[in-house]
Amino acid sequence: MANILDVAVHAGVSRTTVSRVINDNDRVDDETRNKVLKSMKELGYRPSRLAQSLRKQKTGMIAVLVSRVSNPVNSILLQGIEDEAAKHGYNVILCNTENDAHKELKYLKMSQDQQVDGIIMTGIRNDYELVQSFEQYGPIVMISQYTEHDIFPAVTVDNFAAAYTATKHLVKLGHRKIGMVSGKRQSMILRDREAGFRKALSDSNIPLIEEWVKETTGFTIMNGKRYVDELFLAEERPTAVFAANDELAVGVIQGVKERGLTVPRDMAVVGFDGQFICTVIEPHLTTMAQPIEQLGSLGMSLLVQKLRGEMIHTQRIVLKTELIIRNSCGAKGM
Amino acid sequence: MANILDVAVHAGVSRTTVSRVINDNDRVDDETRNKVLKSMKELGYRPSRLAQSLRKQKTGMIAVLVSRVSNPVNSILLQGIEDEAAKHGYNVILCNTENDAHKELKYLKMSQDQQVDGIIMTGIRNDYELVQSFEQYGPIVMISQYTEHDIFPAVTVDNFAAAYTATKHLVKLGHRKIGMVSGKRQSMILRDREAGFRKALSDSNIPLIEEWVKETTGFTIMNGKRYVDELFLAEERPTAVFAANDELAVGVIQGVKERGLTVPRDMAVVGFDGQFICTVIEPHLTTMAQPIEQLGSLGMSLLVQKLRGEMIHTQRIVLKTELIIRNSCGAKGM
DNA sequence: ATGAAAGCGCTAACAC
DNA sequence: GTGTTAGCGCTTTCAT
Repeated sequence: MANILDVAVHAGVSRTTVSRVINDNDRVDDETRNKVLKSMKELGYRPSRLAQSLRKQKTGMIAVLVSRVSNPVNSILLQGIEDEAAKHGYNVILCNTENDAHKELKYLKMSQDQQVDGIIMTGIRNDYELVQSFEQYGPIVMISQYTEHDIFPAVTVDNFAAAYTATKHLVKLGHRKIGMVSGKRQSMILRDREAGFRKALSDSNIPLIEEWVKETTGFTIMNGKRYVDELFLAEERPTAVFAANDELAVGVIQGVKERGLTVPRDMAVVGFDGQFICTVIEPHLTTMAQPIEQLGSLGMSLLVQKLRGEMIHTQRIVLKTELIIRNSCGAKGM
Repeated sequence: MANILDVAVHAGVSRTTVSRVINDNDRVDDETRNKVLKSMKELGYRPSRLAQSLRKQKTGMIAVLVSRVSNPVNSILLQGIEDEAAKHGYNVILCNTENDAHKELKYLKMSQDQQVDGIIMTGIRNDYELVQSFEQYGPIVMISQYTEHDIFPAVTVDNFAAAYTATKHLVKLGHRKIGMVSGKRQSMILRDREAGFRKALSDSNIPLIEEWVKETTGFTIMNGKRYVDELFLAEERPTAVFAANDELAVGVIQGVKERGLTVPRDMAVVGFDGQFICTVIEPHLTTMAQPIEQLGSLGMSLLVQKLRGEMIHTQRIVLKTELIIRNSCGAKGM
């Protein structure tokens, strides 16, 4: 591969001039420029981004940490992120943390070693004290999740309000025995969703039965089913369930159906996220939809702003959620 | 940030020695090594991968080109790829080509500029002549897809045989009016699937009705529904459909159900891929499952081999598919 | 408008 | 076993 010196010699100018042509922010005589351009073309020259990066101390790389890409929500988030990154000339390094604190740290250090220009995190598994120093690894923006005291700028939805509304929907339909199935409680947004759920019940003077409120190991259909299994161990069951995510909701529906019962008649279910799975399950899932791809693209553009050194006035950008009413609660159009 | 010279000075040795400690493949006196290690720790030194890359002409980066990450199959592929990459110390750059020839080329050039160590492609949109010179951008391995004349080593399944088996399954159930809905025909594996489908019919002396064999713009539920719409325009319809992918199959099922008809009674459906969506749709989808995550990890390890300069004896690694019989064909256990 | 020279941070010959 | 030196390919003062 031809390098900048080859081009310079070929065009009969100095490397500096060639560099000026490449970066074209400096004044170069039109004639010289054309000469250089011609040489570059003839030699098939392409500047080494490695060398540029080393010199400029900018790589044009963004590390994106997700639990697993294969998680549907994460993959959509990533879609939004990569699209937006490409628009600004950034490349995305994919990092699967597997929700593991060590891997999270490993990728953070890699980001520093690699001198990525920025880091996007979609969750955090390390402890608060450690997290406070995370920006030593690079400028960070959070998407979907956020931290206590808003250590990093974040793009999220109002999970409390969304959960509140979703739960209220069940209340309005007349339910007074309502349960909730969630993922790992340690994440801020799941705490918010649970808090919203609890507030909606107390505001409605509905007693909260702790046995009906369960944490699970994660957002899977299987965990939704298991929740139903546990529910059926007891004498009394809720007539409605708020699931903290669509997959859990699907699991609940399947669990109920497997017992020969009917959704929503025997059990109403409302989900969270609004992915495509909602209209595959029967009955179609009523859900609190969040604009996932937009969370990704907006988060990325927030990071771009930050990298440009523009003041970030917003510590948190909150996007709108929307309750999409389908058939899993028995309330078409209400 | 401390650099290698800082460490050298601090430890009272030369940069070379520090470098030797970092890469520890060279003999260094134990005492010296400890001195250096101590200095590194005290200064919080981490070697710049940028500088290392420039010097070694190796970046430890792999570019992965997919149409869109948000496509479920792609995201699982990527999961397998990134996992395996991490095991070998490689990082993955995510590239969404949107099935666009220009973007494909853009990312390929970026790969070259960035001096990635290798490239994984999961599809190709450019013309054969151009593709032949693609390795100028870096060492390439293909996953899932492959090219004519096997230009690049590839990890795939036998799509012809798989489609043949899937179709034969419908035949064995007594169907003689069978249609097929596919994605873009330009891809090799879709051609194979269609060829397998056609062969299965002709081997069974079943007439092929061209009106029932349709190409669509891509693997979406909507396109599956549209296929059913077209089917219902005609007097006569197939009693069974082979869908080239699970999403299309789900669309077909939904389309049939929306007309008040029943799957599998009025229309049997078999899919392809074997993702989780199969057990969400009602009835559960009989499908030709391929080991998607394994395709990814195996493809990545093939690339690693290639980068190590090991002879690649296999031009194509073919993984097993498996027909998973559920309820969309009315043949539990047959 | 152009060039000379220094240097980003590291590794690899080669010498001792 | 350790150090000297050159150089990976580029950008950026500072001159002219």
